Amino acid sequence: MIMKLFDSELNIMEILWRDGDTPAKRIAEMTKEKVGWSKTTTYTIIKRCLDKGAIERHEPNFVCHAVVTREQAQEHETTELINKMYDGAPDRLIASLLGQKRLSTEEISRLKRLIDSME
Amino acid sequence: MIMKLFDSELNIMEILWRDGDTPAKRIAEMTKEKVGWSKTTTYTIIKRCLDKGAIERHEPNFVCHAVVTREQAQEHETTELINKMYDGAPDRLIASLLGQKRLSTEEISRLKRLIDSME
DNA sequence: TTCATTATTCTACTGTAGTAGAATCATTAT
DNA sequence: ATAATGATTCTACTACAGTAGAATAATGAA
Repeated sequence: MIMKLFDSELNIMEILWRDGDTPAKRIAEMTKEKVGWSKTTTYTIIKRCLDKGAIERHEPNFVCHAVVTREQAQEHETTELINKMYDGAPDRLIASLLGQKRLSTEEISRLKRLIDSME
Repeated sequence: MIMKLFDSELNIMEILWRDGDTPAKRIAEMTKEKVGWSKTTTYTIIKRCLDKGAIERHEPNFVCHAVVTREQAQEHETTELINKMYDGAPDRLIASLLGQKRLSTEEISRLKRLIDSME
């Protein structure tokens, strides 16, 4: 499922990814609280997500279900970054991350464990 | 130097990063060739890069010099991705990259050695 | 010097992501 | 049934990235 999710749409998707299927009404409450959206803004963005197939609508109660997974969206955005800034080479991105001392020693330890667990 | 470079601006920056200081005229030739830009488009985008301080103009010949380095731009974009898609945790991005089998086993081995040698 | 050509700037259109008011539809209380 | 309240859709504005034509300035040829 290849599709770009805009920043506004990610506000909706984040809720679905974190909390699972959620009625539109509830989403509107949450976005009002968290990003200050008018409820009509929320419904507009939900509609756009529906139109592009990123979410599905289930009745009753206009329950929204994420079709695109968080992992798919992450992968898409990451691929975009790699193509745009790292000449399409994922290992350059990783080298850059490691080289820039962006990671705390704890993060490095976690990563070390992760890599050791791979084969 | 924190600043967002738009896609159009990256066309200019890429040339400066790759070829070093370059006259505007030459940049216009290159962007016409590579992305089909009218020369006025090139000058417009160069001006925007100048205005935001991403490049400097040197005389004679309107030579453009990159102020923002490729590494800075990479870091900025990468930070944006991490905040937007990985909850601000760089190690999650790395884990995702590793999990997606984007890397060959040799690359993983090299990475393993790199990480072991860190910290 | 004047003309022609090329370099540079000014100005403005276009498309679209972000946002939300107004209108409409559905539900509930009286 | 009707009014009132809340849910959903329709429609449209705004800001700005992307793009380039027209206007102007600089340079070189005659």
